[in-house]
Amino acid sequence: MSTSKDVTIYDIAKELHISAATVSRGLNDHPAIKKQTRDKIHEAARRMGYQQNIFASNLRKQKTNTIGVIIPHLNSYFTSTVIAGIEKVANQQGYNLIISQSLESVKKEEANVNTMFNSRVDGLLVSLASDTEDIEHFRFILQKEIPLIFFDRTFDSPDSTCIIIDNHRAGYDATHHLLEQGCRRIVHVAGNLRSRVYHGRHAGYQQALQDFGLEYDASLVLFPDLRDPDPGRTAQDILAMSPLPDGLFCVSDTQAAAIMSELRRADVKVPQQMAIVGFNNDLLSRVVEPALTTISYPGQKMGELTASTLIGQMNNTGGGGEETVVIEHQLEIRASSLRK
Amino acid sequence: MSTSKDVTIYDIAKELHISAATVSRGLNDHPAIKKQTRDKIHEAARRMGYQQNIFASNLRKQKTNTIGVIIPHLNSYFTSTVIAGIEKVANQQGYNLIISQSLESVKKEEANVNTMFNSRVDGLLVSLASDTEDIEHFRFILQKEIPLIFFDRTFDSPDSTCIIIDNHRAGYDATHHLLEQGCRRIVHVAGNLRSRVYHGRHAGYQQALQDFGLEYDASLVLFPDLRDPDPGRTAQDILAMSPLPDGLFCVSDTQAAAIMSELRRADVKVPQQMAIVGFNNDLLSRVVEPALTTISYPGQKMGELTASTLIGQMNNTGGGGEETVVIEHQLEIRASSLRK
DNA sequence: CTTACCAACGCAACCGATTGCGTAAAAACT
DNA sequence: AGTTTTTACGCAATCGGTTGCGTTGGTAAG
Repeated sequence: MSTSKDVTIYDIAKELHISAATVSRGLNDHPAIKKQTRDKIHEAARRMGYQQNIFASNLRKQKTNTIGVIIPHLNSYFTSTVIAGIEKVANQQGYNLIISQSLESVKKEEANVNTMFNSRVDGLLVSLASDTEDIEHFRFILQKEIPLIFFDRTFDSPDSTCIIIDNHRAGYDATHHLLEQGCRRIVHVAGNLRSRVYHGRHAGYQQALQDFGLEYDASLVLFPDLRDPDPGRTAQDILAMSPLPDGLFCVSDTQAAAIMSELRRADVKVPQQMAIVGFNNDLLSRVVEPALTTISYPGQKMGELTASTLIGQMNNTGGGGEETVVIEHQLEIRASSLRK
Repeated sequence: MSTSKDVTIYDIAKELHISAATVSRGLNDHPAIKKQTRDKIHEAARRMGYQQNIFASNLRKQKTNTIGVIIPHLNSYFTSTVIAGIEKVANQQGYNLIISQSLESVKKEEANVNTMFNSRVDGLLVSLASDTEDIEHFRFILQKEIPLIFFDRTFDSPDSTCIIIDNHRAGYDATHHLLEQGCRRIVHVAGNLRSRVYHGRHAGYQQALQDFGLEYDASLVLFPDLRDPDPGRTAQDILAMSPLPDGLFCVSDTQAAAIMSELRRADVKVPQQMAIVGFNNDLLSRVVEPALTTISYPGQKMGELTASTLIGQMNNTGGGGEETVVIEHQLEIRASSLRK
């Protein structure tokens, strides 16, 4: 039970024998208020423990100063660095954040979008769930012209900016590296191809094979359920292939690590018998044995860029730039793929 | 820019030739409104695309329906499951969430608390940064009697509920297990002892040694900076000990895994020469080689319990129960400590 | 046929900050 | 001195719901 009533601008006004309007302007450093008066107001506010009522302000200004963030999962190193980046920029610019996870489910994602919409966020940052195949559930957001930016897990849409890496090239780089290391039968553990991200990586994989003069073999491409992956099962599928593949390109480090662990348990030598490349440069990629070759890209930077782009769009009231921004990635070569 | 004006209860009132008050009551299913009228109101609201203005409502009701969550880091499996639990309960009860990370810094934590305070959260859930040594920065929250619950990383305070595991017993269990496996020189990679969590684990470690008739050796206890841990350095410190220790109890899986990786690089056999136990049952604990023995405790459940306890306190306006709730943990024995 | 009472709804005052417009006083200019 | 401009601030409406209290019409009780 809040005991003491909150201090309002009216209390300050009464205290200083001026009007509430002046207090409001003073607190916002409006130029029409004399510096001397402004200082008195600020001093009184501090002294009396004034605290702005955001709701009154939001109600009047019709703005919430809030940015919504929807992501598939919080439990990856990459995600948390992205969010750290977003938080940094948002805080600097005085925006609040509402974060929620879709847990890789479109259904939950839709619920989250609605919650955000009802909370009247001023802008929305989204990394899509893996089974999202359209963005119909964003229509209210788009209708109301609320700035919307997709990052990492994006969707091809004419109406919104995307911040991504070049997944096609990343997939190409990973596969090319494996080919260079002598691999000729390379398994690809993929994600939902409807998603731009996984589609790109898969296409890069294909392209690299083709450029190397190898035939694309669909039976070497696996699609585990990303919502509830079962690496044991995936590893079994790989072990059942005959002849045994000699390379593995996996769209996530966590899966790659788990599969690698299973393969080693089945006495497959990594990297000699099977060279492995993951994706994301997760913390665990450096800790597993052998250390995992991976594609790294700067999460913090992506977060900062995403947030600042959004804030830019929110200020430039003139509709969004619909461009796509590509962030550089890097192939991080480590022991899991190095055959010398 | 939002083109179409939002629909308000006044619009609905005009449409139905009734008063706004009736519309408001109708939408909230107030019993004083005839069912027939209520239905008409709901129907019209749906038809016209009405969307409640939370700010007007909050302003008038002096409630925000928002719960703040402050945690050290988002990037652990444990944290993300806790948050999933919190989200589940909060959504069920119609509360929104504001999440922010302190990045293990009291300073940032303080800033977060202030932001939450200014956002007028109805309640606050906090897991403290590792270098937090008092809760002075929560005084405004406590003064205003905003329900505050600490979970996992708690602080001994008479004014607030804590949801924790029995860290003393967990530390005891881990150490006891190592002793049973034949370890006699057990290193403890600890955290800030001012923090209740790490203090408890350390005390449990001590107690187990004592019960086993072993002397406590302070030189075997290391305190890496949790804000920016350098497992390589820690591993070097361990390797420099003479004679080489034969057991390691580490307060986090991520650190344990990294240290284990370094030790193995230095040709230390795990678990034969060094048995290792971590903490948290992180995803990576199952993936590293050898799989890491660890202390597991149910994050989702902790999240749900934390949230529902908070909501309970927010409803029971009669001040908080200051009890402490203990959740069961479990020693998860895996290869990294099993010597047979 | 009154009086009492209840069900169903309207009136209007909030909640606290913002802002267009108006105005008194001071300053600048002719 | 008279007029225009500028400075510095006040008035009052407004944002959209909520809610205490009053009102109305109708029915039951006396």
